[in-house]
Amino acid sequence: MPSLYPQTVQGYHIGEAAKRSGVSAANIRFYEKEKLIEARGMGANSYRIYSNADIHQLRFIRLLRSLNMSLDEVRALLGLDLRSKQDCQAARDMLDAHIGHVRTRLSELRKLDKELVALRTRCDGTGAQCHLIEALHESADAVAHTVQGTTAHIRRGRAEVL
Amino acid sequence: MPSLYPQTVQGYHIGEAAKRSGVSAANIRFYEKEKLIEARGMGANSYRIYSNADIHQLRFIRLLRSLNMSLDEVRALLGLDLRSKQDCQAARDMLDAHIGHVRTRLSELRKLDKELVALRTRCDGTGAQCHLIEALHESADAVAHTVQGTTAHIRRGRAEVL
DNA sequence: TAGAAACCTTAAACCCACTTGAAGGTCAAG
DNA sequence: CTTGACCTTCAAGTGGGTTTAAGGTTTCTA
Repeated sequence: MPSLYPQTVQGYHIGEAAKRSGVSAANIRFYEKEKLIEARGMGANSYRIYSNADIHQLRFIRLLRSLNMSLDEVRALLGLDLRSKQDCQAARDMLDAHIGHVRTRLSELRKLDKELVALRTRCDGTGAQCHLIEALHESADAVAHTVQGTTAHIRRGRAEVL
Repeated sequence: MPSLYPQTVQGYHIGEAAKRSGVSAANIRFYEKEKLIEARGMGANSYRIYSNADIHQLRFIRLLRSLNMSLDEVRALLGLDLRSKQDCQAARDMLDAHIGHVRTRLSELRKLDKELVALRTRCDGTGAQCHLIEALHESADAVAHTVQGTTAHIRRGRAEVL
């Protein structure tokens, strides 16, 4: 039998915490470095120990991340007190802002889908010749005349990207 | 007068190429490192020189990126010959796959929007007390019982993310 | 002709939210 | 006493760039 198990006073080692929270062990260590979670490290060996409250906090973080919130947003929400009226307002504001981001990205993607479909009809396989690549090159030149400057809207992988 | 200008035989320096293509100079160098574009570097100084064809290629890349294609997809499309029937089929397949990615991401985001809105109604400011943060914590526990394992669907910033 | 402004060069660090790998420590079972 | 399943730290890699540092070249102007 494992020494640290479910209802023990002690708590859980990182592997068990990972299973229970759905956050990988490596990721839990990463969150620790990012000050989103703390663990009591026991003296003899330096294994991390997590309580049920810690597991809850990890699940909470995981939920917010699955809602596409950034670690900064998560950090902010973790710091809020649910008994404070001010903090509650702050949480609402964050949620509203976040819904805004999601909707912005949604409309961008809908536009993108239209463009791709339009491109696709240029070559539906019925004609003897395929003009798809040609069409792409034409579009490149057409766009070049109307668009100028920034490529910022193209970016992925940043905090505001969904 | 600048020595390298529009209709010169020589071509354009990187700054002019950046203006004409809409791809920043730093980004052009990055694409060169990624083997998406080449430049003739002249002997005396080692300034890069770009032809009109190069500008076109940069605009083409920019178009594909604005369609949310990864650099790997761009690389593949750049290698295609528009006179080849096989290559044309390949281009169509890529486009279809890409439309699939976009639609997957769209439905994910639509689901996300619903969840966020549901959460938001828990605290619309009419009641005397705010239960939003509370609701978030409840959700964390509720989700924990039904979900197990992977967090892969959460990820952002990778190639398949839109 | 000198010097400042406006270009260009390379190399390396930074962004986000992780994941992966190397190299080694700890622990219980057979 | 070894096996293997855990745990530890630290470092580097991912994508698609942007930013910064430190310097070279060229053109404009006084």
